[in-house]
Amino acid sequence: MAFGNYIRKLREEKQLLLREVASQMNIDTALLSKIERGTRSARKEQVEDLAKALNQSENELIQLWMADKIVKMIKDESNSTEILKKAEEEIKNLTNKNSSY
Amino acid sequence: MAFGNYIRKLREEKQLLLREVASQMNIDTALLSKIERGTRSARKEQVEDLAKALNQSENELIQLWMADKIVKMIKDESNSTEILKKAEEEIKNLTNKNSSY
DNA sequence: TTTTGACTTGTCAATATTTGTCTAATGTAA
DNA sequence: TTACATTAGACAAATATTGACAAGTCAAAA
Repeated sequence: MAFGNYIRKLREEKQLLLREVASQMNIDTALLSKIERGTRSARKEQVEDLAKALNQSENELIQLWMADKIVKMIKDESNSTEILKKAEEEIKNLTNKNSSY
Repeated sequence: MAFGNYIRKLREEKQLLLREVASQMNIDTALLSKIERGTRSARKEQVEDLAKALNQSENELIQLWMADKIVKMIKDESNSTEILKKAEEEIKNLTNKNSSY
């Protein structure tokens, strides 16, 4: 599930208002609204703030947020899956190179 | 293989000089040097120019270039593989949603 | 050793993008 | 209507990206 939808769902489950969560994040309500709707992207610190405000695992949220950024980046490419495969290979390579330390 | 290393290898195999390829791309030699070394990122048009100059498949190069951007984005995260997996799932989701057209 | 040519690095201004807020609009329930 | 939650649009400010220039390194040739 896309990042924005996910945090909106969480917020609604907890019956919190945009205004309440936004206030905890020190941002404008309008901005949080856009983040939830996916028309604006959050910054990493904001994701961290969100994790606190929604009482979620920060790591998990960060992962979702980054995955979302990747999806937005490649979703319109003809061969998005191939791109991900190449990225995965490269990551594996890097990991091996560094595993000697 | 990282995008920069890859195009450098191609260029060297073809025995072309930075200055020659850069000229075809209408950019400064210094900029191409940085792109090859991965300290600057190319723009999409420049990748297209590169494909022409090096006589490579444009799609293939674009894919490598995007994969590279993804890698740079997540390589320092603790769970980069998990992020890619999430992105993949989301892409699959999107594909299914749109496959009704 | 000097010179030459290929490549690299650092810095800067110009440009482009992102970010956050404000205001106004929309929707909705009392 | 009123009150309140959310959304949309527009704008300035902050940040990031881009490309060029000048100066630097390095190795091989003269």
